[in-house]
Amino acid sequence: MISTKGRYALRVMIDIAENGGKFVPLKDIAKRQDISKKYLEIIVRDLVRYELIKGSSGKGGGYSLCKNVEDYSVGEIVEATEGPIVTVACLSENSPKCPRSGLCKTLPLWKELEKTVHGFLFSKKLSDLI
Amino acid sequence: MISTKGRYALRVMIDIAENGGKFVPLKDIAKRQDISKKYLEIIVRDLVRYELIKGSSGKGGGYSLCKNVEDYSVGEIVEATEGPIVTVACLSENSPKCPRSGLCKTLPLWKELEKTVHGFLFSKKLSDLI
DNA sequence: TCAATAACCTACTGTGTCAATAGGTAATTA
DNA sequence: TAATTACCTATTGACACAGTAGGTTATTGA
Repeated sequence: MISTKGRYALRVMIDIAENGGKFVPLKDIAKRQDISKKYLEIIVRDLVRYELIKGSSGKGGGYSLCKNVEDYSVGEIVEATEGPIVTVACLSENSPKCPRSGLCKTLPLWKELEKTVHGFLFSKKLSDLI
Repeated sequence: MISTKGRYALRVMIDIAENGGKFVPLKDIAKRQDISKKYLEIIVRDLVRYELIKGSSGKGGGYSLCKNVEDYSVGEIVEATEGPIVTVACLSENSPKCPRSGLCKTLPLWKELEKTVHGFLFSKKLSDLI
């Protein structure tokens, strides 16, 4: 399940993309998207950390993209804010390795599901949404 | 994200399918699958409610399947225990309808993701896992 | 130069779900 | 009739989600 963080992050990226090559202030994004500016700060911080956008302080500042819109996948935007997209806990990196993984009859199914979801989200580009 | 309920439910169904046409006691399933019997009771109750399995009390009792293994989809087993599989909250039935749904640029994407996941889970059959 | 603007930072909190556990009652059969 | 098994209600600790609160630092236009 994709949470608000990932969904809002995507809307922020679209908003920045659609509002010119200049720096876009978070205040404006928050107003247009009707999302609390305070909450967006958390999301935007993650996007900066992963170098998907860059910020500029002071008057005339704001956020702008680092790449062309066709070079962002939906998957990387979501993962920047939510962490790795995982469909079942036993396939998560930081979960203790399941002792039954060798004989588990359901594991291949979950791996295939994960592959399907990843394939979908990483093939979709930001440019597909504008 | 598929939780333990859905995953355990699938393992229970496989276990019943693999252990004959007779009633399979939950105690045995719990031991074989190495899952708390108490917790499995909750899961099994949901499977009974949705008529995926039926129970028989008393000595010689247990649970058995209601259909042929090829007639169970993974999706219906998961949904019986976890409720509807939803990838984003705004597509959920019991969430208040989003006022931006008309103009939201991300909604079609999430609908497509949902369709992809559903397509995968409902096309996979219990018989594919045995 | 200074005041306005905007990003950036740390901490906190209520709500809800997940993953179980606990302690029973009812039904069926050897 | 005693053992076995399903069936039922309630509770709980841990954790993540979604958001709030209150600041500090950096930059720029007047």
